[in-house]
Amino acid sequence: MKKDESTEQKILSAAKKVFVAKGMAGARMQDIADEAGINKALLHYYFRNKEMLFETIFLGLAIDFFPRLKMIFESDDTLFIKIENFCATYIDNILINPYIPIFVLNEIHQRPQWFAKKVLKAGPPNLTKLFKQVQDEVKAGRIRPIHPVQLIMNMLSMCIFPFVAKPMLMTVMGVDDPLFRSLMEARKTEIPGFIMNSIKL
Amino acid sequence: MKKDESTEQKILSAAKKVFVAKGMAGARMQDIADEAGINKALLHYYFRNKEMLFETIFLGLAIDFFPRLKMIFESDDTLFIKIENFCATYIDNILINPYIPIFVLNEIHQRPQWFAKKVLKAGPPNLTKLFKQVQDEVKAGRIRPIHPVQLIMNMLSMCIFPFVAKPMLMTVMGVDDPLFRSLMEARKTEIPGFIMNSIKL
DNA sequence: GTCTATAACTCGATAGAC
DNA sequence: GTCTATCGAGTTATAGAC
Repeated sequence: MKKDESTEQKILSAAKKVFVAKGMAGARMQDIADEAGINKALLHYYFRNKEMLFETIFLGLAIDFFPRLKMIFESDDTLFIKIENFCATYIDNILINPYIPIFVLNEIHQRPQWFAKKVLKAGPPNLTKLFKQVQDEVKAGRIRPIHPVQLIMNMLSMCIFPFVAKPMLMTVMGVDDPLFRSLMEARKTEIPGFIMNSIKL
Repeated sequence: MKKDESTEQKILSAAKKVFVAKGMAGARMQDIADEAGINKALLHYYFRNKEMLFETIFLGLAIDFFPRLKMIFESDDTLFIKIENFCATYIDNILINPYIPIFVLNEIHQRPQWFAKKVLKAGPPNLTKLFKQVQDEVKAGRIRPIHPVQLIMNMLSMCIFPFVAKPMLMTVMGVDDPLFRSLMEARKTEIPGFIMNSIKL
């Protein structure tokens, strides 16, 4: 009675591709069926409706990352090591599929309450320890005074935003695909350097 | 034979609100009609179809900003003054309507070619001078060596990303609306300071 | 499990009265 | 200019054969 792994997997890959490209509202079940090389009826056989298929894909993308983030942020490493690890890990992972951030953030924007409920159930990374580390470094006089939320926002911004704005940056700044890739590769160390130069005393 | 300004204005306000909240694919003409207090037929009387209404709103939002950016980036101010001006002006303007960035960036993601064509026609801000200024500061030994695109990306990231990710940050970082606002107010000077601390020699 | 056919519904757009 | 009524295309979802 076990479902055909291979068909289910084809559907999941196709759905991921189509949802990430067009978003929940813009995606069509027909697009997903075509991409998977099957018909619409079979989609509904594996996933009762569009909403359930979307939730599977979205939660996979949005929450898959949590364990990695917990590993990094809840570890006993120093603040600087955590910053280095996050930037390198995040950029490396997103370079494989650069449009995930704009998809995820746009869907969260569409249904913030729904997202909050799902996230809490999944056990999101706890940033308390990281914030405390920033405060301790400030108190010890090893870095300049800065609000922990501002510092973490800066790090997240510099890592994630270039992907979110990729098409705009390419148009406005005249950046092409290979250059974008190499700029992002460089940012894996550029960003930690930029941050440390700014805050170290 | 002049159209009723007041009705057209009501439609534009309603369309802006609905499109920014739901995006082109998620917005319904019925939603916009309801929001404007009229019926669908009248929408089509003023704007032949959904696409034309969308273009009016989108280009207004995406391109209205160009003159301000040109003023800032193409002026004769120093690099630091330009950074200060951009951060303060951008954050002040977006705080009024914080979901514009996610809307605009998501629509660009949906139709990058269309956007590129429209943008070129509108005469986007020219960043050549700004990039040259960065290079000159580096050569003069007044700031650390940094690729101009990386520096400008950092600035744009730190200013824009918090708005794009507002619902996610509020959930994951436990930030509420008044705190978000005050953090963003602080960033108007926090970001230029963060950047200068990082690059000045 | 997979398909064809189609029901049920949503939504953009138009016709036509006032 | 504004409305009611409705059409017709496109979409999700289901029925039923194989």
